[in-house]
Amino acid sequence: MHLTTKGKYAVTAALDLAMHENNDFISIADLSLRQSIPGPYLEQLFRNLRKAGILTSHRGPGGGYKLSRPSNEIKIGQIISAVEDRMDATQCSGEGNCSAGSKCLAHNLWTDLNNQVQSFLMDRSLEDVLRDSNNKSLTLNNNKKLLIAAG
Amino acid sequence: MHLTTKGKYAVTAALDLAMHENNDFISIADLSLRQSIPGPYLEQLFRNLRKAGILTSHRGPGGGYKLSRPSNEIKIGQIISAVEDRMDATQCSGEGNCSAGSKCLAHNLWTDLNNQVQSFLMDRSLEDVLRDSNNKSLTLNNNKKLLIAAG
DNA sequence: TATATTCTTGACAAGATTTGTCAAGAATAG
DNA sequence: CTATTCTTGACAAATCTTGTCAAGAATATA
Repeated sequence: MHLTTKGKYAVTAALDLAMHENNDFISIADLSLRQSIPGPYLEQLFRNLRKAGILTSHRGPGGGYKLSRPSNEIKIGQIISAVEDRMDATQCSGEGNCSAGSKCLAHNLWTDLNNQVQSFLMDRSLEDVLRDSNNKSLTLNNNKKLLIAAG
Repeated sequence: MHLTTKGKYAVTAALDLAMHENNDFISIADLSLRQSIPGPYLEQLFRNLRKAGILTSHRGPGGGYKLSRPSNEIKIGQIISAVEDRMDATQCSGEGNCSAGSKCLAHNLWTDLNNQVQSFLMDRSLEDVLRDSNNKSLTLNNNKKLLIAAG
């Protein structure tokens, strides 16, 4: 199970796009600057997100990327599986041949962990995370939450 | 968040030790053979498990390793954190300075994921996993479970 | 005591993966 | 026509994982 900066960058970038959902297209240069992600690296990640149907792009001046669906219809798990190829926790890719052709002692454990993590990531949309981020980051010292609309 | 074969080997080896809890000491050679783990590599992992107080060792003929506590008192999470040093999912090691000194948009998301995974791993003892492994691996075709004591 | 066994420690190396870069090209707005 | 921006393929450095090795220390047993 490998969740690397690749997946984290992709999610952060997608969250940025979700924050500016009303804007038309956002360039990699802007995103790179705002989120401190190396531009050419982001380029590479966005290839996968576009192939997965999560982003729409447009070339030329004023071009860039935007979400291809509303932010509440895009799950964190979809973004991660578009860029990470080693999220599976089992040694055998779920095939059950992890110990001399049959299941190793821990096979069910890793399978259960997989399901747990997948559920976690598939239960959360970009909108969910953004709302949560806003609320918690604005929690005051006295522990009263200051609720403000995202944006 | 990196769960590598290092952690998986360590858990598998510990499960083997738990299965033979009544035996005195088990050598790396035996473990390596039974679980198909490279001996010298296992050596390296067992250093960490011993330092973490999970294993007890004894040198000389008939020597080897055994669990330092009953298998129901050793959690999977303890084993993994003894050998894996990059299980944290946040970019900032939880410090909250992941984006120009303050929390990145996804900070809470990764923190929540961390907690989820940690709970999962800390809720399960070696004994739990072994019991589960026995039950499920003996599930028959007709979906009736054949319950047999571990051993 | 001698010997075989087994852990202990430190260091090293090959391979894979991640992370990041670059350049040439294609599309498009103004 | 020109500047902008994505698109694609390839490449390279850094890091990490995985695995190996050798010399040494402890210990059971004969």
